[in-house]
Amino acid sequence: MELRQLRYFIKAKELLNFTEAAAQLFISQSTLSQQIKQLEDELGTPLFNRVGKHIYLTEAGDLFYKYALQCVQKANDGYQVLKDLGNLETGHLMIGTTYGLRHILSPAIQAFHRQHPQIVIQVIFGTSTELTDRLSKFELDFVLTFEEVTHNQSMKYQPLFSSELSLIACKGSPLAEKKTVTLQDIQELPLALPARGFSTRKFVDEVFEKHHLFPKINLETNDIPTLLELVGTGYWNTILAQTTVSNQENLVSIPIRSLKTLQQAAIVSLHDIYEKQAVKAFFKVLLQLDLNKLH
Amino acid sequence: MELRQLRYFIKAKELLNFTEAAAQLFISQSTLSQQIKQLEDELGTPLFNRVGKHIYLTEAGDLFYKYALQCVQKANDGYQVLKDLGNLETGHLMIGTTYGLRHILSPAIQAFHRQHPQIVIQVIFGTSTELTDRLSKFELDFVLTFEEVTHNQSMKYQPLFSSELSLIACKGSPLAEKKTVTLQDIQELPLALPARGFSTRKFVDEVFEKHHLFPKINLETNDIPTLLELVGTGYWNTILAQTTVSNQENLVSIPIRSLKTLQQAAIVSLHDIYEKQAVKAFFKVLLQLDLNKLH
DNA sequence: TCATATCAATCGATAAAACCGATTTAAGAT
DNA sequence: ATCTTAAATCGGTTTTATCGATTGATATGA
Repeated sequence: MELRQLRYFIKAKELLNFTEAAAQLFISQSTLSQQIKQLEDELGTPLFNRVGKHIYLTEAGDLFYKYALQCVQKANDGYQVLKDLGNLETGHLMIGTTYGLRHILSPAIQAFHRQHPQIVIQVIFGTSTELTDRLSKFELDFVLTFEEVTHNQSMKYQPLFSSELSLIACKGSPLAEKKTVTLQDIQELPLALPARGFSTRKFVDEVFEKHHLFPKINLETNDIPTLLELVGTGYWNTILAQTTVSNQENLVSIPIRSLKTLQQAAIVSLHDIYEKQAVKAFFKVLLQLDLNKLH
Repeated sequence: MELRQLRYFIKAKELLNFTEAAAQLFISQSTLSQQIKQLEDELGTPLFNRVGKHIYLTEAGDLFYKYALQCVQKANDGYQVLKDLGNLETGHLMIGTTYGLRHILSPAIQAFHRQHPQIVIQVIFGTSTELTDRLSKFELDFVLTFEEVTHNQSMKYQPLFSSELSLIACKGSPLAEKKTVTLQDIQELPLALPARGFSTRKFVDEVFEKHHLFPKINLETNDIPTLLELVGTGYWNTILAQTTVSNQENLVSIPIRSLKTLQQAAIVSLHDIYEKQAVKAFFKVLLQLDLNKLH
């Protein structure tokens, strides 16, 4: 068993397609096939079932994946520790964020970049579900999101600010003057909501469910700027954390009178893995900014 | 970076001698030297300092060791999971135990062997310090010992029985008739105690320390049977958990009147690693036996 | 139903690299 | 100063990871 083989296996498992996996690994399909076979021989059990042109994981493969991933990750951690040790600061940050938190991420990136100009930063926007998935595949360093109701044991949550869910309306609309709205009011409005997978959406669904209300959801999208543009037309309304639209000139947020609509924003990262210097430094910047209540 | 290189590094780190490490790895010294060098090149930093004929770890090497070890362990765990899956039961158990717990281990081994005759069992006697050290190097599956005062985060403690520290004397000796003794009484006696590293010894030292007493420790050894033999001569006395001598014909244990001399026996194992079927089964047998109060 | 496209396995050849034995180098030990 | 010991280096050998081409199997669709 070698790390090379584990890396091959992981990619093959994730794509369930040897040809494509081989391409992404920059090796030939033949090589991948042979190496997987060799690994299977050593383990004494097939990791994939081959039915016709398709492959899928065996139970063994499913069990083994977890360990393969962790094994490779430990090796990466070890590598990272030594890179950090030299204080090279030639790092790379992969940040996942939901749209609702860009207003705090953006200044954090600016401040961080001023301190560590050599570090390359990649920002991935997505739903909390997507992002936490990628986090647990070690594809992201950390994720900014409104906290999931379901806390995961293997994840670390550092709270940032909390924000009320609000109804978002266009400034010209008749609603714009109201101080607050009720869930019943909202039920009557044409809504454009973030797609399933967004933590905010999950939250909204649960709130309505609990009050036995059935809102008119005309439209859903996974692109929040689009959503805001739609609301800007004056026809639709949406529901988002108040902070999401804090710097949108043409929109207003109207508090919702309801039991609990307070959402907690947090930094989500993994326990039990090495936290590189760059990540630590970024957290510091983020928490600092948060204290200064930039939102 | 490959698992092979990490395995080589681990062995070299543990022996701090390339020639010997190479021998134990069944490769030539030349190969080991080259592979370590290659690893160092990839990591961009030396793992060993070479001063003359000796090598010692660099700071980088020291940091890296932890990850290398965990990486290899994850691979082993993955391997083990699949072996267990086939329910082959052709396993191997490495058990560490202190002498004081052999009376419960021994029947457990017998019972376990009856159920799983194919499984090879190795038992290592040692001090709690030695054993927990080896446990964290993944050299043992679990350890039986009287619980350390210092609980380690990465370890799991499953309590077994508890036992009073007692003064152990020879049956013929004048003390043998006494119902209890005080710490002051003991202070006057010639003592032969388990060496430092034994949890019992640590415990004893602390008890005397707390009462500002200075016992006459004439002799210490890391071999408990020897200790018992010495006590059997009638000259020396020792202090051990009462259960340690429960099946010694010629010795008696006399309770000590003191605040807290209750020691907790426990199974110590590691968190966060795969617990193989054989280990689970052995735990079951042990805890079952313990319930039946065999001690 | 038959041709076609697609994907994994297999084969033979090649390049890479892991490995070994012998030698060199450097440092303790005598 | 000489001997011993341990790591590094060198040249050659073996192993194996890899590739391209081909085969075999099976979905797709004409």
